Amino acid sequence: MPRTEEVNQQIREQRRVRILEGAAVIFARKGLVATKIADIADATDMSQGLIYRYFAGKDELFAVLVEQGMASVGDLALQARARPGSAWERLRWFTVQMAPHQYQQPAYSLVVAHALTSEAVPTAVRDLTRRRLDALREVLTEIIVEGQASGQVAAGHPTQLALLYLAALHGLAALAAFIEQPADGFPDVESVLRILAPHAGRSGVESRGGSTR
Amino acid sequence: MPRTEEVNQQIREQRRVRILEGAAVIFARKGLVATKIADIADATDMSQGLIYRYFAGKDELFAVLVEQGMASVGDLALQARARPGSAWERLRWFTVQMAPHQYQQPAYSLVVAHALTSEAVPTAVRDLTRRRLDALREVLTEIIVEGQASGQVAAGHPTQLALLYLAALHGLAALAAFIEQPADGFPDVESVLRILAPHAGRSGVESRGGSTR
Amino acid sequence: MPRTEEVNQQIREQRRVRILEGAAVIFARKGLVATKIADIADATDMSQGLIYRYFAGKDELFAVLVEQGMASVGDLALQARARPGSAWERLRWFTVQMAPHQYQQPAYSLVVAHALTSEAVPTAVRDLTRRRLDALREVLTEIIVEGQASGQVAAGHPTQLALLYLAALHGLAALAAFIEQPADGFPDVESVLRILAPHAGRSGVESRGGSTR
Amino acid sequence: MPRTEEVNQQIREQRRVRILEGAAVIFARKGLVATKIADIADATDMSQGLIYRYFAGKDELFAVLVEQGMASVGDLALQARARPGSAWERLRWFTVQMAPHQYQQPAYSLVVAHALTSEAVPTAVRDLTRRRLDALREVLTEIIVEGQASGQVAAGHPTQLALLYLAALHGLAALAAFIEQPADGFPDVESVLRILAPHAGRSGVESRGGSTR
DNA sequence: AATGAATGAGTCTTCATTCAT
DNA sequence: AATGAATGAAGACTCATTCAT
Repeated sequence: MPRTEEVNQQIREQRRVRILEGAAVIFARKGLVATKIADIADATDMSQGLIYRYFAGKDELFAVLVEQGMASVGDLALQARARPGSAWERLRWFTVQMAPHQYQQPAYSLVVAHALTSEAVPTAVRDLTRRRLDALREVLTEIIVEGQASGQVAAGHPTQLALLYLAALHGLAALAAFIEQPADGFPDVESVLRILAPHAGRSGVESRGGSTR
Repeated sequence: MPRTEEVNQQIREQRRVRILEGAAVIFARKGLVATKIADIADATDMSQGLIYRYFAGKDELFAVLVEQGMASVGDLALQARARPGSAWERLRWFTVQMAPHQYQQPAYSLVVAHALTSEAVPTAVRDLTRRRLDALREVLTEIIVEGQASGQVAAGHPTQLALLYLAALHGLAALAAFIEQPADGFPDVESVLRILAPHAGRSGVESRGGSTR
Repeated sequence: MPRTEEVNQQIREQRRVRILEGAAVIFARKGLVATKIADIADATDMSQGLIYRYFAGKDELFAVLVEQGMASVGDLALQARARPGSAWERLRWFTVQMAPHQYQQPAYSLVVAHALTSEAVPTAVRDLTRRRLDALREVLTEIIVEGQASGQVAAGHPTQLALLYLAALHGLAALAAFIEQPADGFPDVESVLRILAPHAGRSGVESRGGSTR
Repeated sequence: MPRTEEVNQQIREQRRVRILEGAAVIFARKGLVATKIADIADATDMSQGLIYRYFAGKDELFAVLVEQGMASVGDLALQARARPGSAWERLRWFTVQMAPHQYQQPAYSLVVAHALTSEAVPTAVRDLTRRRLDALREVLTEIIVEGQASGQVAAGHPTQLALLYLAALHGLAALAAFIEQPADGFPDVESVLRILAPHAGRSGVESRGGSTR
């Protein structure tokens, strides 16, 4: 019965994913320490013991989630940098990818933010995540610098701009998490992008969005 | 001879403040649940027991901090609305008051944010804080609407703008908390304000901040 | 393979009973406040944590014991009232049931007494228990009144008699608890019953316990 | 000013008594462990610290109360034994002294009872009190034996009778403590004495109460 | 593999006692 | 002498993790 073996593997994988998804939501809502293994067990309809067959413990489960979340955003940034098109187009593309993610599945972003900001998170996880964030910021900064050179992006410290931009994105995920459905919808991509837009009245404004526009 | 009543009152008030300040920092770093009373006792050089002579418990201490933080920002917003000057000037004034606050004493803002977003916070505190936030947003929205009427503020859903603006401010406090000193400094007030600025190339731009109004 | 549901139920029930029995003895000896959960854990050979899987806390555990104790005595009184036979026979029957109970398992009675008399007991528990005691006294008083009508029971305020009788029963449990084995044995049923017996030399004495009625 | 010295002594003595009286009531209501020094301080309108100028600590304060209570009852029993008159007269005299004491100032009796029965009380105090109780019982037993010889007291184990009698007295104090004012009053002295009275129909009844009667 | 009973270390909180004033 | 602020040692309770079945 080689089949059984295979099926088992599938079941295992599905369960692992289910745990991760359930845990992400709860970690996002409560943070690492306030989340109980029992919460996750309840959310995933498993016994507490079973979770330990898939993850070494609460901390590891959390670490995996953070790593996943960071990796997917990092990939996105790398893709944005590698894309063809103007710097502005690539920043818009990145924002377009990120915004709905922040709105519709804020859990992962919030878990990452939690890892970055909370001292309740094991130092190892926090440090690693911060290094990943530095790399991400670096990538975005590169695109921003490029955009500044061509006048598509506001002048000023590119690192500062990258920080402000990321801070706003994070803020949106936080909003999405606690306002179920804002009466007037969430800020749209253009609003977010304006953080990077050149000051009004400056030259180069017309070229924003590339020539395709 | 016992201490005079007056001296006792002074001592008590000083202690209370010291506890609040120490607790704010730790709550900001770890959140409500992960913060141990022992942490606060250590940070304030007191015994654990003493803290309970000033606050009924960890939750109450946290609630007081949240209430204080929310009240001070709310006051600021009310003052901004009542000020003379154009809508843009008043929004700038508010931002100028807030930004250093977010950068230099991010603890209170983070505690408020924690109260707003974490399910680990007692429901009563969370609900109250959300109502306070709604009020704050309402006040800002009013100024924004006024600014839109005179073309000083970007068009679009004013509530959305207010949200985005607040999200960015929150994001900055979060940044300040975990980046001790960014190599290139924090985003400045103008960068933050740009979130509210009209789209480049639009009319009315020139009058921004001006006295034309 | 997990245990079957049935086996789990059995285990849970056994544990519950063991906790109740162990706790009764210690509560009886020390009272609610002085009893430590650790004491109960030691007495029942369990970890402290396990007790909380069966009872919400020390107070609830105590309340359950009090309720059980009160219910069993109350049942006995109801049975005594409903029995056939003269009032005196029924009072003797009740006493015969109670005396060994007080001597051999004084714990439950003492816990009830503690609930009735100690302000260290949560008000809710105390009030409920007092209402139950009032009901019990009422039932006994009815039998006493009936006995007085037929001259089998001493004249006088029936409620007072009921109180004195119950007070003596309680006193016996207290004695039994702290005198392991009195050199000359415990007072017997007849001695206790004498509290209710008519004054010597009065008429009707001869018919006591008899079938003349 | 030798006068001052004297006045100070008076004040000290008054305060000591006030503490003892206040503490007796609270110990009676809550028991040793559940009574807080703060309770006693409140009840006596003193600061907590001051109580430690008069007593070494809670346990000592309790021990003094128990010793006082036991001594006064013991004295009474000794006086009863030494009195002229028949055994029955002396038992009545003792009961007459005790009953109002139990009803109107049940605190001391309850504190003694607590010391006798609760394991929460330091062993030294409990053991000493039990020895005192043994002595008391011995004295009463002597009178009972004498009464039995003359037919004034019920036959049977004199020690048992003494126990039952004391148990009832204790029960009355317990009642008095938690029933503020029973609708029909407390059992009177005669009812209590009946515990010791000969069985109805027996000879010697007529002589009860002595010839003076 | 799966369950959930069981453990015990960790935290909050209380309160007897001490101590500075 | 008197106060009440301060300490710190318990003790109730929670929950991550283990383990018997």
